[in-house]
Order: sequence, then structure tokens, then C-alpha cells
Amino acid sequence: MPKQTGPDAPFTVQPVDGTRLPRAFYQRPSTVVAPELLNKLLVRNDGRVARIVEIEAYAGSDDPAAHSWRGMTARNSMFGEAGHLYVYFTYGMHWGSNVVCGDVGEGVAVLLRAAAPVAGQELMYPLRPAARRDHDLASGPGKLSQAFGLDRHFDGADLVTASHGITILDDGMAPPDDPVVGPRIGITRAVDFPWRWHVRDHRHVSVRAPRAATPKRPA
DNA sequence: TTGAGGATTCTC
DNA sequence: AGAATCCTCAAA
Repeated sequence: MPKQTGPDAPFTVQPVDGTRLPRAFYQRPSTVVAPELLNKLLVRNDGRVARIVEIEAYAGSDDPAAHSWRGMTARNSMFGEAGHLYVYFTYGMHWGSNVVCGDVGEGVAVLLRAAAPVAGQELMYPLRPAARRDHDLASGPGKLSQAFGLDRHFDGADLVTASHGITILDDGMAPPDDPVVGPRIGITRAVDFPWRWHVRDHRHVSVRAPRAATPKRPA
């Protein structure tokens, strides 16, 4: 149960030492923010911490695959101020968590697709019954949201002030020099935009790199 | 290890 | 109607 904390409430998490990303970090194009969020820490004030290893960019009216493409609708958190969460529901049972970027009214955001848990796993496993190992906890947008308990209540949460007890910290680890870049997953429009980034050879990403050779049985 | 199919509800 | 997905089961 997330406790509603005010903007001035202290934000402390035992095992982590880092600084909150400032508003200006998010007030840039989603295609710039996305790769820079790799290796940052998603943190809840109950001790849940995970390192972001996979992310996608969505670009508002320029992007046929974005929920905001057709203008402002009920799903309108995407049009708000940078640094807020846009949490949406899809496939009848899954939540997806995005961070709003750019300027107010643009409708651009990045989708948090996967993260590697580093603390608070004991709070994640009960929410992820199918998970057998740490890399099952948050290796996908639906899984990540579930492991962190992100749902409708967190739509509109401000990461900069940690209004809902959740934020993103920089603990000093730089983004990877050579992230894997490729097409986004699970969309039907603009499928060729190379707007998905993930840490290379990382076990906690949602879709692993295809195997080098797929031996076929003889005909 | 890989692939196919069902679940289930919100939005347009 | 289709969705920014996940899980289970079957087959090789």
C-alpha cells in the first residue's frame, strides 16, 4: 500500500545512495532521455530498487505508435509535465509505466520496459507469482509495473518530488557506451523506428537477442 | 528451447 | 475491434 507522501516529505531508502533526477533531465526529446535512463535506479520508498536496463521512446504527434498520436484523449497523462508517470492499462490485465518527457502538451514519453532488481525483491516476489528468479521479476513492461505495484493510482505521480513515494535516482553509474538499439516491441504502426534501447547482453531484458545460429534439422 | 494461443478490460 | 503483454502448455 503506497503511502501518499507530500512533496516535502523526506525520501529515504536504506540500501541506495543517489540523487533524484531533476526536472530538466526529463524536459528533452524522448529519444534523448531514453538511452540516458539506462542504468538509472527506479526506487520506491519501501525499499524496492531496480536498475533500468531496457526502455522505449514514444514521440507524440510525430509517432503513429504513440497513445498520444491522435491528440488528447482520456489517456492524457502523456500531455502533462515532464517527470511525471503515465501509467496505462492494456491487454485486459497489464499495466505499462512511462515517464513523461519534453514540453507540456507534446505527449512524448518513454516506456520503462525492464529493470534488474537490486533490493526489495522480497516485496516483489509476492506480486509476481510466476517469477522463479530475479530476472523474472521485471523483465518486461507488465512485469516491471507489477513488481513495483504500479497501477492506476500512480498515473500522474511526480518522480521529481517523489509525490507518490517513487522516483528515479542517479547513483553514479553511467549509461552504457554501446547499448543495443532496435525496433520497439508489441506495436503495429511505425514498427521500423529504432527507438528501443537496452543494455547489451543483459539477462533482465524483456526480449533477448536472437541466437547467432539456429541449427535446423535436416530435410 | 521454441512457438502458439488464451486471458480479460479499457479505449476509441 | 484491437491493444506499448504475460503465462501455460505442447512438441522436438
